[in-house]
Amino acid sequence: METIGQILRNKRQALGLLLRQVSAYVDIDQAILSKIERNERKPTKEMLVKLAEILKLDKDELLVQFISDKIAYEIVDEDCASKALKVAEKKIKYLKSHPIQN
Amino acid sequence: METIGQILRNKRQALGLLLRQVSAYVDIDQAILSKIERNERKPTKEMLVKLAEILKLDKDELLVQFISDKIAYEIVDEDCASKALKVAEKKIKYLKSHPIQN
DNA sequence: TATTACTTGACAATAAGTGTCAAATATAGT
DNA sequence: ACTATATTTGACACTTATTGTCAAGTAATA
Repeated sequence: METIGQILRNKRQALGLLLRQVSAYVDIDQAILSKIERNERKPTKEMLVKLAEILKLDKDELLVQFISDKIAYEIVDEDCASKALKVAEKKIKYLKSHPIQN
Repeated sequence: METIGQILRNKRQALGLLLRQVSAYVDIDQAILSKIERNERKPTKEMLVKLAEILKLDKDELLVQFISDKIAYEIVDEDCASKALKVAEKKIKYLKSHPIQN
């Protein structure tokens, strides 16, 4: 199972790009990118979009990885994690079909 | 579809309890409880446990509602929300079966 | 050993979440 | 309408998380 950091690092190296080059494109300090690639920090969505661009990765697929990483990390320690995910899916479907709230 | 706030409020009123009484038991300001019941703030886990006690709600079920609410709220605006949840579930299963990380 | 790539940690800046309080509003009884 | 009680709202301080910046560190290679 590949983490988002691994995906980014693998692709960057496959393209022969340096941290310096990618971080310049994304407009972040290369220290941050280094940490992102080692899953020590999470990218923002803006970073993700730019990263997808320069690394020629599918933006939507990367976003799925990003969000799922965040959720998984957030609730992996809960006994009811799996059940909560199922309920969350129902809630989201409900919310999307009833857009007016508050 | 009931939010966690609605669940708490409905049950509190069904039991004929006042915000003041419940918040005293949970040891929080009643303003906070008021906001929790209107989904303006999220309870902490500790609050949830105490709330389950005094409101005679199932602790685990409430926790599922709590976590699923948090996730749903977090990603409802994403087009790929549903897909991300599925991937998250796989990641969690993977993480649980490979407990040693880092 | 000099150079380049990457990593690490300390620190400041910013944002997000929390608790407290008092005033405002609502609700119901008289 | 008046009172009392319940709830809501918003301002604020306080704490905690997140984020960016930087310089010094390590690692690998020529």
